[in-house]
Amino acid sequence: MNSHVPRRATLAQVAELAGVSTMTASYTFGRPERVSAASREKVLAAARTLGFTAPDPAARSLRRGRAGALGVVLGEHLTYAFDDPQATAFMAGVAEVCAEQGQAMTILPVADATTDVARISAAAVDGYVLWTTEDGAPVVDAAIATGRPVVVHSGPAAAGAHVVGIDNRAAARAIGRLVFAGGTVPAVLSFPLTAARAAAVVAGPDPDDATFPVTRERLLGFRDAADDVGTDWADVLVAVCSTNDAREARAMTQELMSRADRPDALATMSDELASGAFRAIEAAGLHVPTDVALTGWDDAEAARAQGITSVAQSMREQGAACARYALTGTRADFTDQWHIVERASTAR
Amino acid sequence: MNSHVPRRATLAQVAELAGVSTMTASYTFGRPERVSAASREKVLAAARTLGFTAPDPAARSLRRGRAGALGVVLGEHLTYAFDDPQATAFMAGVAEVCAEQGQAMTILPVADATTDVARISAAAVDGYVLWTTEDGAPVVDAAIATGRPVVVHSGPAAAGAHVVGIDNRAAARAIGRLVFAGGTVPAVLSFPLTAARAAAVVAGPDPDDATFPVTRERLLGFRDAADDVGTDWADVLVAVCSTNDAREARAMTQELMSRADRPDALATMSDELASGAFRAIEAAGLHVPTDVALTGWDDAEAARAQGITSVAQSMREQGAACARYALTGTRADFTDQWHIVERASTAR
DNA sequence: CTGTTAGCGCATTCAA
DNA sequence: TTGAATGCGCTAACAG
Repeated sequence: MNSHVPRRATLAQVAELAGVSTMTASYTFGRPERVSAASREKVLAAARTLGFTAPDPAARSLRRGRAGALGVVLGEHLTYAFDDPQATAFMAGVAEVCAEQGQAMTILPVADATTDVARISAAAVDGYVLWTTEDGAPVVDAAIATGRPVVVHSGPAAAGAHVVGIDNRAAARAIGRLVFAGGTVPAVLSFPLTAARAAAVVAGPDPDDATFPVTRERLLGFRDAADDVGTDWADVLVAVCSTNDAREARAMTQELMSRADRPDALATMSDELASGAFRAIEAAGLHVPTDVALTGWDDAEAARAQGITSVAQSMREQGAACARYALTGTRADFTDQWHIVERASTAR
Repeated sequence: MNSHVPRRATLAQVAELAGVSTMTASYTFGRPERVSAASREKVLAAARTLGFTAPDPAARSLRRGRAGALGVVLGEHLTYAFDDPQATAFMAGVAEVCAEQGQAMTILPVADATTDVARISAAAVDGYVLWTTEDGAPVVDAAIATGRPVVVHSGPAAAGAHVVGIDNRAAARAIGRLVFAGGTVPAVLSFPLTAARAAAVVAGPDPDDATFPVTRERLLGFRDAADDVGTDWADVLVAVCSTNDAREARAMTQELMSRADRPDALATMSDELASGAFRAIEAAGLHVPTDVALTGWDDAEAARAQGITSVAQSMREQGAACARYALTGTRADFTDQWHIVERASTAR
């Protein structure tokens, strides 16, 4: 059976046509400085006539024992990964370091729980960077089990994996204090607690019910902040959104604003959520910050444009750090790499 | 020299421990249904004790002749790729199909022109999808030269590559007509013409000076539209932005609005650009659409929020179609897959 | 600077 | 259902 795809030429064929040994041909592509100009020309000419562009990557990987690629595991459905500006900033940082190190970047989308583990294990990569994972996600263990370096962004902590991220609890406590001081009825607009992504408004939820480490840590920090300002966490309304989406945030905030016990200080977990909240507050005929104090998170363009106080951190740098660690073992500590940018939304 | 990284177990070692042949172990992972339950159990138990998670991907690729991955070439610096919502929507579509087909998605960032071609050629992928490429970009030829399937999004056309995208010229003509009819002094806010990304305001540039196919086609369409409304293209101001960025668009538009021959009908190449233009127009004390008619492109959230007329197309679907073509050969025609969404920004 | 040898780990082919 | 033999294409290690 003749395949219509022409079989690619091999290095051995190129060498034969060039009248040199296979190794000379190999060196021509892999370590050109070790080959005389004359041989190199002969080899390249032969390669050109045979349509040989580069040594077969699979054979090269097998022989060298390295894949030449870093795997990025998007721990959840793609919609949430590519739609989220923070996630894309993170990936841009990873990509930057990969390019700089001459490595490819392999996206390993998590799709079907029954096959994800196998796909992670079988990936042709030299290390893994994991984004947005739930506690106990099987993909984390699958990555660790391969024996290759694993970096997890913002938890969960796991033996055998390096964690990169800021101290979300401390940052949440700091910004929570700031916003809660601007009112008397604090509330929180939250990311989903679990991968089930249930949306709801609840009073004083147990932060430990959140299986997303980022959500949990920030809830813990907001609870700390409530304590700091003398409010009982049990009285604090937490509106949980199913996604990091301004529209949903707007709807949830609308609900909060129409309650008898209307909050007047709203801490949110992202600038997208804050942006939606801002619009809902104005739409309700209320004003930020006089009627409702408001904060976001990430110091994104939306926060700047709308004058929303936010937590600044660089996802791009964190992505780069994750990649650098996985590829070269270089450590970087981001624990304290955040600060609060105060804007009009929390002005007294 | 002992590496601290433990050598991974091989299939042969697993087989030996399980007391079966290597092939039985191989089948257990590759085609489990062909192995008796008893053997399978023995093999899996042995694998577990040896920490063997999956057959070596490089060896498997070499033997099978397939990499199991699709390459996505981001034709330009990463900043522009991951910062652009359209690009990320496109990648989400590619990723979706890769996940569905059980393939990995390898991002091949273009970084250093001297090594890009080699990286493209040497990538362990079964096909290529190219995004945002300039005419004559060497990476296109490099991808084609590998003999693997190549799909280019929105041009440039090249022998051996399949092109996916809408008819940008026709769409530009249609929306250009609409916006230009809303005034008497038309102007255009454009993407960069070439990879040099020079920013400038020029009157009636030759569309063929643009080496980015998307830019060129849209300029051609806007020129058609100018003809349609009886305006000499040579009199049409084109403000060229260096990136697809609202801030830069705002500054460029501010410049346009302060001219004696102030435009009153502005066609832009994206909703980001339109969004920046909108703010500049309002900041100049003018009003959309009464003082200046305005259009965007892509029907993104920004256009919806600000009521900007736009060209709707699905980048996600186009990304999915590109991946599907490269992976399975399935064709899809997007030529006419666009429509105009009219909003207040072009209301008479 | 160039060549020889050897084998990376696996799955196809064929036989039992 | 299982197994033996073979070689995918390449490059490390070592001569010469």
